[in-house]
Amino acid sequence: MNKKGTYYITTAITYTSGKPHIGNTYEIILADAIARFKRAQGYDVYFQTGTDEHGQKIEEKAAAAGVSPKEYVDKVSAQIRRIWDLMNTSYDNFIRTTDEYHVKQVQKIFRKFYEQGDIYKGAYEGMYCTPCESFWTESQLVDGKCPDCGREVKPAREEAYFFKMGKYADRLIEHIEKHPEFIQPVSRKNEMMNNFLKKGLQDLCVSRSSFKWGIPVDFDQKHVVYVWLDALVNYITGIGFDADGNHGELYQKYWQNNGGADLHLIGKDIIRFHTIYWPIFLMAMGEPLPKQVFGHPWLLQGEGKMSKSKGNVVYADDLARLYGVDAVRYFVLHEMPFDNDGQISWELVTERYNSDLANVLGNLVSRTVAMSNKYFGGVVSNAKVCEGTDEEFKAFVAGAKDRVEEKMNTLHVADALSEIMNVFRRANKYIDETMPWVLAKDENKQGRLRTVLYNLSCAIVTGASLLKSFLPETADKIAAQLGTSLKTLDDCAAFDMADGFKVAENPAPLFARLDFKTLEPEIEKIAAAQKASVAAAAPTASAPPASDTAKPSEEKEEKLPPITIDDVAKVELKVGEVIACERVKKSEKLLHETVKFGDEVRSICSGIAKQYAPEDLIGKKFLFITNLPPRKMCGIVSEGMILAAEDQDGKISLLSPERDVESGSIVG
RNA sequence: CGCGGGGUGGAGCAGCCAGGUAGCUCGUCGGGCUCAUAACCCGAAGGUCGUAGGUUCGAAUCCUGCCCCCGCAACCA
Repeated sequence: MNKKGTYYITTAITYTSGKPHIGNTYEIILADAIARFKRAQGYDVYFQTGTDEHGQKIEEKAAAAGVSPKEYVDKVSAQIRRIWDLMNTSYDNFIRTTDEYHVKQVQKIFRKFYEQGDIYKGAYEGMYCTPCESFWTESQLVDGKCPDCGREVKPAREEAYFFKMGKYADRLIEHIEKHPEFIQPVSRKNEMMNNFLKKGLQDLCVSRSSFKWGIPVDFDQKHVVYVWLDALVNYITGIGFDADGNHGELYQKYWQNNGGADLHLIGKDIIRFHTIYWPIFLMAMGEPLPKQVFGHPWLLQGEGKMSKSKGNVVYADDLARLYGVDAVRYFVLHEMPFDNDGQISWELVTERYNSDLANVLGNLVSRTVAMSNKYFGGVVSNAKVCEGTDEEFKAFVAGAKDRVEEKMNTLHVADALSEIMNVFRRANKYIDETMPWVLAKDENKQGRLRTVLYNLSCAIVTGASLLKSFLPETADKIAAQLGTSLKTLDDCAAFDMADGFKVAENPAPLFARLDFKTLEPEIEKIAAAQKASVAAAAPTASAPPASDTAKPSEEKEEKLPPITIDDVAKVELKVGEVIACERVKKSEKLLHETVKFGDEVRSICSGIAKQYAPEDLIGKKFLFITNLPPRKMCGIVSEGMILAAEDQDGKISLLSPERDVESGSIVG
């Protein structure tokens, strides 16, 4: 293999707040395809991924689960890694931000920034609510009081460390303008420039003292390092960067001498951190900047928001169980557009699987192998009896390598995959053009028939070789069924290969066709399991709201399991009179009602603002559940739930007593 | 007026940045073929590119207003 140089690619490190869904998994698969392809091209590739494990959210999640933060992240990190491995991703390093080396380096980097004056100790000022231990800005306050608890707040300041972003802003702007390829896709570049850089960068608060689960500032133990500073530097600590300059070999090779990472592959939601803060941190360290940051789009669930309580979260391991690992890889790589969000649903995956993998690819291999067996006892040899139609076919197959490389060079991975599939489509057409079954009947055409089958095998092996970076297992299986080996990427540009190999006698289908109807029970089981896990985790036996009927057409309405009269008795229902009501600022959906239940007055929030105006409610009586635990929404405490019926079109109707009754009356 | 993305034949997408006869895959319909996983090959139908204006010889593409959808954000108890 001719070495073309080094190539360092990273994914974002995954936040260990829970099991990653298919949208998170997409990123590692995409990175893997790029990494494998670069290796095939002859680059010396280093591919890093990992997990981001600090922060308040994790501290809270761990507390809720009743384990220590470290126990919690150990579990989730391992789970993430298992999925990455299941997806057959070829990362070279899996870093965790709780790794000892990383922790030590973050502390050293922080100290270095402080010593050289980039980080200074300042104060975070705002309105402080002592019982809640929280700072609020003026705009967050509700009637001048704490939005959480409604108590008085007082101006306060808390010391914190800040990074002087402004100091490097001009240099960064210059860099971005000189390197148009730095931020991809380009639409993102304008967003960063217009919204942040040109408006003037604020100094960034890079420490926290309101929680403990983070990397302590070693010279001021009250503070932990801000998670983004902690997380971003993983790209260099993971390969042996040392703040004192005693870098490891990998760092010298893949960062210093390589001129930074070649590609940071990240979600479009975190572009700001990677194209503003991260380069500035590197400037402050005097290290080279990454060459490119690609903010890929998201893979969205077709039917509304993914949510476990709806049972429609798609996970890679569920998909892999139903379709196989390579089919999952194929779907996410093929379906994900370059700069728009993509869709995923069980129907779409099934359709893609059948039409591309089973029909075009699997069936092609199957019919080719079958003909070799049937006509020549499985032996494939080139009799060199060519006809005019071969030339265009051969040129098309041999040209695929360049077309694929061209797409991959601009990270158009989905288009590259399509080019490969076109090789297989073209091969199917070649069979129709040459009609081997007709040749077989003519004794004088045996040489031609041998040549046709050789050409077919050659095209398939070429396609499979190109496919190796995307669907590694499938590529190997195809080679095995044909009884030969894959070609190198360079060899794919020439239409030939050693002949005289023998195909498998009775190979299993690469991708057996699937019937969506037979998958449906499995999919329903997955949905049911998700709902059950949510119900099990819920603190109270709260009934799922009726709004779960999001998809009226096909899905039957779910029947809930029967309950006893005791269950009914657990729910406290009362008639309440709305004495005041207003829209919740900064929320499209919430109304905030003040409701009178006899002598008691409560604050209740309801997500009905899209269909009801405050004046529709004031002075009227409705039914409420009144023994739910209080819950904060948009910072407002809600002490109950209004009852409403929802029809298939999503229209809701609030429930009122049919005759006027006293507020506070018990319903039951 | 919190931030962002999007509306292209039945479905999922490309084309838009650098205006010039609307493209891909699936589905549908018709035909062909039988080596193959009811697969494969050929052909056809189907779109005034969300809407109203503007710029232009010419707009899916550039500009403006409006409508609708979605994601994020402290959100529907």
